[in-house]
Parts: sequence; C-alpha cells; structure tokens
Amino acid sequence: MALKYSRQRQVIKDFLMTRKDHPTADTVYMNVRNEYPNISLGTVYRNLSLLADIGEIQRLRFDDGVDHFDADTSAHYHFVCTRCGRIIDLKMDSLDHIMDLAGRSFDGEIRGHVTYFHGICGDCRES
Amino acid sequence: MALKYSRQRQVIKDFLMTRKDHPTADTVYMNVRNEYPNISLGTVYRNLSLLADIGEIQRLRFDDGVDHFDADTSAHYHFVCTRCGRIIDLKMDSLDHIMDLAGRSFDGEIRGHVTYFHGICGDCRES
DNA sequence: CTTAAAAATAGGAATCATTACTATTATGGG
DNA sequence: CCCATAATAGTAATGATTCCTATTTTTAAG
Repeated sequence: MALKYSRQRQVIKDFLMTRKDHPTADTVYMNVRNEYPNISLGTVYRNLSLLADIGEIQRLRFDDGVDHFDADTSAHYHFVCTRCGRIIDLKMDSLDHIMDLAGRSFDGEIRGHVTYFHGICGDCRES
Repeated sequence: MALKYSRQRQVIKDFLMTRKDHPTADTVYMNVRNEYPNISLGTVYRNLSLLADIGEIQRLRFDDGVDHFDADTSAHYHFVCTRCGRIIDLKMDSLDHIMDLAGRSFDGEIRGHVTYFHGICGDCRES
C-alpha cells in the first residue's frame, strides 16, 4: 500500500508538467519513450491512474472517448475545438453557482459539476 | 442515402421512449430482444447512432466510459449519483450564460457546452 | 552494507464497448 | 412486380484500457 518511488512515474509526471495540451496516455507513452526507451504502455496507464487517484494530476474526459491528462490540478475549464480537436484551457472564474441552480428542484446532494465548452478555435476560424 | 423504414429501428426508438433513465446500448439490446428475439447488437448500435445523428435521440456521455441514450432531445441537464450510478434529469433553466463567461477571454467561437452534475441522489442519502 | 518484504515493472494476454465487414433480406419508388 | 439500395444478422476486428505474472526495484530494518 505504501507508495514507493519509481523513476518511470517520475518521468511520466515530469513530462506531463511540460505540456499544457492535455495529452492522452498514448501520447505520454510515445514521448516518454525517448527518455526511457523500454517503458511499457501498461506502466504509463498504471501511473497516470495512480497519479490521478492521489490527486497529483487530473484525468479529463471529453467526447472523443479517450482519457486526457493534465498536470494542472487546479479547477479550471476547457474548450474543445470541433474542427482540429485541440483542447485549450479557459481563463474564467469558477461556475460553482450552477450547482445551486441545479439543486433548487432536486432532492439529492450535488457535490460537483463537469463542464466543458466546444466550438471553433481561433486558429481554425482563420482558415 | 435515403432512409428506409426498419422495424428494428422502430422498436428501438419505441423502447427508448418508454424509459427516462438513459439506458446504454447494451440495456436497449437486452430489452428489445424480448420483442424482437434475434435482433443483433450491431443493429442496436447502428440505429442508436443513426437516430442520434439525425437528431431523433440524444447521445449522452458521462464518466463511466459508456454511451447513454435519451429519447428526450430537448436541451436539459443530468445528475449522476456517484454511489448507485443512477442518472437523473434535472429541471432547471438553460445555462447558456456560462458560454458568455467562457468567451470573455477566449478568441475562438464557443458554440456549445457540456455540463452534468454529480453527488449523492436522494435515495442513496437515506441509507 | 545486507537482507527481505512490499511495491513496481515489462511484456503480453484479456476485456469491454464499439465499429466494420459481408452475405442475405427487406423496403419502396416506378 | 422489379430492382436498386438500405438494412440486417452474425461475426470479426479495433482501440483504449486493465489484468496477469515472473522479474526487478525500492526501502526499512538489522
């Protein structure tokens, strides 16, 4: 149960911290192999999940069906370009008030919300 | 290209209209087989996708990794119970204003948003 | 430093939802 | 009634992710 250091986990987290485009496990794998040629894909998956579970990274799910990972664990929102698929961080205040709106006619306990936006990104709009 | 009637598609849509719990393709398959014993799972998937594409039903994605389907095509929000997994419709106004909030410091074009809520449903809170 | 228990790994097999393929059947306009 | 085409059943393939196991690493304790 106690967590032990592993160089692979370190390399995975270090790589993720250099990126702000929320890569998938496979992208992490491809890149980390440069520095650690015989790391296995299973190890990448296992460590990404582990890091997400202990809150050191964030797992993101949009509608492409693959998990994305983000070293920025602060609560923030994302925009997904429906043309190029790019995922962009949005600078905006928390939308916590929408949970109050949702709770007004609901008898359960609302503890969180998942929100992301989609449309055409700046680059794609030019072409 | 022209759409032709199929009894299987009709049965699938009819079944979906009787449910308000947003079943998965597999659940649709299991139930539709009562009325149409040798329908194939592929047919269920193909028709659910087709119906979603032409806007007759809605495809919903939460974080369980499986697609859910909803015969109610009006824009509305959902609550996912993290204990029992139940998905519940929420009666609340549209949150379109959050797209304006998101667009304030963003140079692309925001066309839509995906939002759902999670927590503990009323039934689960009692136990 | 040595040892040993626990954790982690590499590599590959297994799983699960979903899509693709293909020979056959159903639909519907002329 | 015909026939072009859409749709189907059944099955194979795909792709992301998880699981399994023998081996290697880590680390706390002597």
